[in-house]
Amino acid sequence: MKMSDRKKKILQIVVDEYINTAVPVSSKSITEKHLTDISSATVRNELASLEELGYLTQFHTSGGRVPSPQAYRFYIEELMQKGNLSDKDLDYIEQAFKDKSRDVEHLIKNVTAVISELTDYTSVAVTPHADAETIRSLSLLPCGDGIALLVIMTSERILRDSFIDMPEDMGEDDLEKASKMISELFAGKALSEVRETEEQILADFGQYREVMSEVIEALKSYTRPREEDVVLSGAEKIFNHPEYEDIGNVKNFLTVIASKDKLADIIEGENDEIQINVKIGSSGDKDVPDDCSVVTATYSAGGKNLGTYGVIGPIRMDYPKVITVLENVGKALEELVGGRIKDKKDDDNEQKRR
Amino acid sequence: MKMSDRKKKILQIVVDEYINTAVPVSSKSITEKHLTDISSATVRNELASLEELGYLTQFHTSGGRVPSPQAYRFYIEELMQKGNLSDKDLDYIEQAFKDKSRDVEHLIKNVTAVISELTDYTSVAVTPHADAETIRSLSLLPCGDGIALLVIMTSERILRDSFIDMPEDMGEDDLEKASKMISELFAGKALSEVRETEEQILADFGQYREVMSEVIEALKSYTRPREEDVVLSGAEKIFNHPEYEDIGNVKNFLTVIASKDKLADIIEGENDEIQINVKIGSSGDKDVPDDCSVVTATYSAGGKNLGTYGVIGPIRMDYPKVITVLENVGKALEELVGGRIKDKKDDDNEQKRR
DNA sequence: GTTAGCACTCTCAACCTTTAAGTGCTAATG
DNA sequence: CATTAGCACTTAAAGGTTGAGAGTGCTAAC
Repeated sequence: MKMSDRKKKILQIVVDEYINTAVPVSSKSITEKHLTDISSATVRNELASLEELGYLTQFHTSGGRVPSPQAYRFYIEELMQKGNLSDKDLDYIEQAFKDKSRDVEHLIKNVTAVISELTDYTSVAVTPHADAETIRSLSLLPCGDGIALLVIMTSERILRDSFIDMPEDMGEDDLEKASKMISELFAGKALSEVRETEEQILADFGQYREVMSEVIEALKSYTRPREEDVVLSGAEKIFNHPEYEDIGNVKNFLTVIASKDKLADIIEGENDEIQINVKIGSSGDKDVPDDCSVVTATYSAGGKNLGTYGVIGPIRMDYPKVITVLENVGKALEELVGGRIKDKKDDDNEQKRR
Repeated sequence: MKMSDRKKKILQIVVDEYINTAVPVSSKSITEKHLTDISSATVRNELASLEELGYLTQFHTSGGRVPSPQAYRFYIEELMQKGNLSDKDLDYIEQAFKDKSRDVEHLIKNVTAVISELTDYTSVAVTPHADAETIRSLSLLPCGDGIALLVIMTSERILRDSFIDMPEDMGEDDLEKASKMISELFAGKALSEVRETEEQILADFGQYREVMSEVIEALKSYTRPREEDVVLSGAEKIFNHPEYEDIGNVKNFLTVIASKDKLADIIEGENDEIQINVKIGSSGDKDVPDDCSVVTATYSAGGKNLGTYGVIGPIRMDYPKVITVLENVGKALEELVGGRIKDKKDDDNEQKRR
């Protein structure tokens, strides 16, 4: 059986309608609101046929129809009409990103907050872990009590501190010396290489073996997503959607949300090539709950990968809205980061002119 | 009316029973399980009297009795019998704290995870913010792109990095110079003093005014609890308690939990003097939801304030268990931190002997 | 002061009934 | 031959009824 234009039109109406109302769509409502020129019986025939094709299901015979995951996928690919954001929403994005660029963590938190607010879904982000970055330098800063702070500078950014236990006989001078040695040793290496050269380094470095081992552990910990790389906003938004009036669903959802590890797995995907990625239901046999959809976008701006941001929510998700928001946030990010870099360059020029 | 010993005994039974079963307690069940030597009618009289005193309430005439917040308070003060943790639980604590002491953040996360696991309630912690600590030194580490990392060492610990925008004409040498100047300027000051001397410092420091202003902003941000100072574990545990079979309650709870600011307010209390603090219902007209209790303990070990840890859950909370767990975790923490310091000293001695 | 006994109240679950919504099918129509 | 009107059929949801069970409050007796 082929998909006639009319079938597509009807399918689109059903999905649109269901997304907006959360109520199974009946033939009558379609003819009343949208296709006033044909009769409900005709629509019924089409609906039955769409059901046979796997696009629609019904919970019970007198319950109207509901789109299947397959229908959502088709809808996103071919039927969906992307809207524009209202001026209010655009303003909101602009305001939110103004002056709040203090550091990466705040930016990320801010981005998820904005996404969550505008879409009304729970927003998650995972920042790129440093795996592929190369080490520029390492510093061990003394901080008393036999503890030093390890600061790692990579090609892309500064990685957050880890604390390292020092042997007590190591004075500040020793520390500085060790710091320089370590830095030289690792400079230019990718973080992902650390694991492989571990044995050799430890062997070569008998003197500071203990410290070295701790440094290596710390470096290794950056090659997988860490808890602080996963950010969540608007967990409470799920209560705004009727599918989560059932306590069981909420529990399910929250249990997933509560584990940052799982979240990282869900959000980090095969998003290397495509800009926006939609996972519907248990499509990608991941840890995504059966009754959830995940829409993510991977952003990069000014040559930097800024991470993957997205939304997790019920399958009956407002895909047009979500995708539009993600796109616009992406643009705003690009402007922010790109713009900043451009500003800097302008400054340079100006200073040179003086 | 006075509280006879029998009344106290009966009240204790009611609270114990209700904590364990979540079912309103009837006179019959009391005489059957606990006070087999008196009749249910006698107990009924006592129950009626306890109700008059404000310790018990009933939802409807034939529904058995339920303790009031006042009853819980009295129970905790006078009636509760603290148990001991099982060997299994003690083992669990010991194992959990082994080798996981990498840094403060991990420790805190770990502590809340343990508390949540053992009590079966949601656990929260807030680390002391640096308000009262004095600054030991400040360092600005260059990290390219006109950005520097601010590392603050206080009397107690190292504060996490903030990124600071640098004027582009500032080379690494300038940065180092500025870093030293700033460090000298602030050394010995309490973080809480920064706010007051702000004007003067900015005036004195015309040359690096912009940078200085950013440094001051960063320092100021540590005088109030920051998001990363609030840690949460086991949010999903609430589903294990029957009061949260109602979606409305869950929503309420989660909305509070979702806001780290609110959480900080709730957890940070007037815990300066007392070790363990119990807030029941809307007792302390804080943001604590009416139907919640919060039990917190403030820990310090080895002279360091390690923060406030606790549990948030339904009013019908297993207070004996929770309090016992908090106490034992406190001991374990003390051993861990105290022990570490002691180890260090032993090391010193040994090294001197050599 | 304590207790047995009983009437009273209230919830809860099971069951039934009604209503409204929506479909599937059939036969008629252009 | 696609479309449609018409109607029987199915089902969920809402409301009402009933009976069982649990627990109390009260009274009178001990």
